[in-house]
Amino acid sequence: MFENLTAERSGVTPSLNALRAFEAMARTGRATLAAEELCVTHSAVSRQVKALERGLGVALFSGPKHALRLTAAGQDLLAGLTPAFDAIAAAALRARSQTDDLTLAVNASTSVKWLIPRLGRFAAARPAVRLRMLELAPYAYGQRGAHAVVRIVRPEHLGPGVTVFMPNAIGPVIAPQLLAEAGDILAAPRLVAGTHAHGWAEWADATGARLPPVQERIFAHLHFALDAALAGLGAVVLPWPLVADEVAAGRLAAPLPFAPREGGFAVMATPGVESRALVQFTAWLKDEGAAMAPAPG
Amino acid sequence: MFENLTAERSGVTPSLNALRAFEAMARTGRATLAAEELCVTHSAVSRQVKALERGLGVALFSGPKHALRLTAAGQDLLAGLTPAFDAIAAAALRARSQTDDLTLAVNASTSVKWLIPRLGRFAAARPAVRLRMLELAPYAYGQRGAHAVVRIVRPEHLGPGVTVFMPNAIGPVIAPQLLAEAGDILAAPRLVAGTHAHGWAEWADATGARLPPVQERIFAHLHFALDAALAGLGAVVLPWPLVADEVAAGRLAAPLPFAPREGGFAVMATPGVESRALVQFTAWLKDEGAAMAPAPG
DNA sequence: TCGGCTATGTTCGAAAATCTCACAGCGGAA
DNA sequence: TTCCGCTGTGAGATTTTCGAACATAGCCGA
Repeated sequence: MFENLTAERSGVTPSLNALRAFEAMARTGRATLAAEELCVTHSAVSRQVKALERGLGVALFSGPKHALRLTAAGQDLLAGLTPAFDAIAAAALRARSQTDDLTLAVNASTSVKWLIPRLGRFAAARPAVRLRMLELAPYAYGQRGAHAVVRIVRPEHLGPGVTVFMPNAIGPVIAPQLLAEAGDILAAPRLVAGTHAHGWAEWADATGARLPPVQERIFAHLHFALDAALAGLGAVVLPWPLVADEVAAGRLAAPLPFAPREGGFAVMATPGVESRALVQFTAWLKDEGAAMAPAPG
Repeated sequence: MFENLTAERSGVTPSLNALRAFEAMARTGRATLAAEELCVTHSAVSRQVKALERGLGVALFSGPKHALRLTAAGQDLLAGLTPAFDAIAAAALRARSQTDDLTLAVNASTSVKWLIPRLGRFAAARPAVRLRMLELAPYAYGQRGAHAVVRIVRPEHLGPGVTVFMPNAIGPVIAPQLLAEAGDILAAPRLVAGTHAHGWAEWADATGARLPPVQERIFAHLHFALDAALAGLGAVVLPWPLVADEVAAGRLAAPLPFAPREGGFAVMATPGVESRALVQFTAWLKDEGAAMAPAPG
């Protein structure tokens, strides 16, 4: 009928960690992605969510294991949790920001091939800022616990708090020696980055180029494909800022015009978080972006 | 200068449990109260908060140990965390509510001496509702994880979501045998409840009675003082609804008029939480309250 | 000035929550 | 059909967290 007078915590509010695991799994749609985000194994996420369902006495997911869907209760719970966890992360970040810390979530390719090589200049200009960088999941446009996200932003994600500091344009590059051998960059083997599988097609659509069938090689990331191109394995369509230095140094050739892309490289400030260091960093990014050579074509 | 590219979770967002411990300690102002609220020892709270300060690199409390004050960073963090944890608790409660669960936080005295004796009737009327009751801290007007709070509400806490189901009036009661011995209820030893230390003075102010000096005995709770009065240890000023049944049964005498108090016994719905069971319970409370005999005087 | 009182901080062993690893089960894709 | 990707589960290990007792510090009344 009714439980006795008790203040036992268990059963009143479920474990916060379990709620966070659920929130990540519900938001990403898969336990594996949630596990990656939380830096644990999928097993841990699965366990937490199961424990949460047991504690609440409500099913949160339904459907076959390979295509889970949120129940109505799960959707309602997710809607309540996401802004709350965002607020907690933002509050914690504000507290930490007292000390000129700046935490950025950066796309791995952008980071390795553009940002990190320039970070020494920022550190020299703003020695007080202690920068901390997190790897941003390729599909993610936000990262809890970071003051801002730095990535290529599509036009539909532009808005307040998003500062484009450098335009984007994509086009094919190739090692000069391989270009000489193949005669035509479009006749060389094509390297494809898994995170931008449609790079060649997009560039061809935009420029009207026709792509003869050639061998393709798949790489997980843009920067792997870039390194492969440097090594002479083939041609690859990449954002201009990531290859500009290599082209200027003669290690890559860009014989064909690049196609401008809407949006661009941008820094996306996390809502609810303010940081003097982020303002300084954004200004520095705009300076660096302005100093980039324009893309060919 | 800057840390390397890493997604390590630790250091990005502090432990949620530590944040919750801080939120409770900052809100209540004391580690001991926070520990009580979280059902842990003060030691655990202290360590969590210390760990949080270390992790954030910011002092959250300052001042002497016996009179801690929040720093500016602590105030900002608290302001961000409280609504977020409220939202999480509300969301979790909504999820649980799918199943006719109803969690109430009740003042211990009200619970023991009024609510619990009547709960059998509620259970008979609404057998589907699974009631869970938590002990509410005497000073608290809200409890995370509960659909509603049931307690005596002062007029300044009335408002939307607060339903007064029974008026309050306070006055002195005494065991009939002791009344016969002492001749005058005001001449008998006075029992005082620590949670309502000014009960006698308030009643005397309201009724114009004069209190001759007599022996006083202190009890921690209203219901302890009530039991003491039943045992013939003295007279005590108590809310009428808590003693009405004993007076009707002749186990206590109420020879002097009671003084009405503004506000009254009320159920305070937790914002953001809806529950069919709570609606039913509130209606039942109003019925029970209407059935109470009026206070003497 | 001296203990009593109250409340926080600390230490260390113990308990509990949580994670990882390994494997099973289940569908869809090749 | 077989492979592949994903989730779920059992057992063991690890990390986190807790509790109890003691140490410490400031207020207060004598």
